[in-house]
Amino acid sequence: MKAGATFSEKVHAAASKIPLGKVATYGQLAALAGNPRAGRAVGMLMSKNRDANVVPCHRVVSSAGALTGYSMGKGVVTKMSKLKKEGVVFKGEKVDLAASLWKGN
DNA sequence: CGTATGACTAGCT
DNA sequence: CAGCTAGCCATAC
Repeated sequence: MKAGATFSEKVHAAASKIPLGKVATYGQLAALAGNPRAGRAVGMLMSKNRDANVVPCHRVVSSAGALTGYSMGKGVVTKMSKLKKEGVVFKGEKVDLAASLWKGN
């Protein structure tokens, strides 16, 4: 990890680390970035879409596995579609964290 | 530099 | 079980 890397840099690195067919929560990424309480900041970075084509931000969901936000396509619809396509297990409108939560790190 | 905002989370009612 | 409030954080304006 690069010292002096800004929060967004760390978040991008962690998000890029998420394997296919798996998802991570905002809080988890925030924790990997060094701040377990910065879940809001993580989501904000994604909303700004600075990494839309650099990081698989669609693999990031809320702590409950619910698909939140997504500033591209049809929003959560497109997000869910991509995740399903990648092999993520869905439970209704939410992700089955018990089966698809990334335990990386 | 100070204020406002948002794709969060946990706790309480 | 569902809805609302309060707390925390980094970025944008």
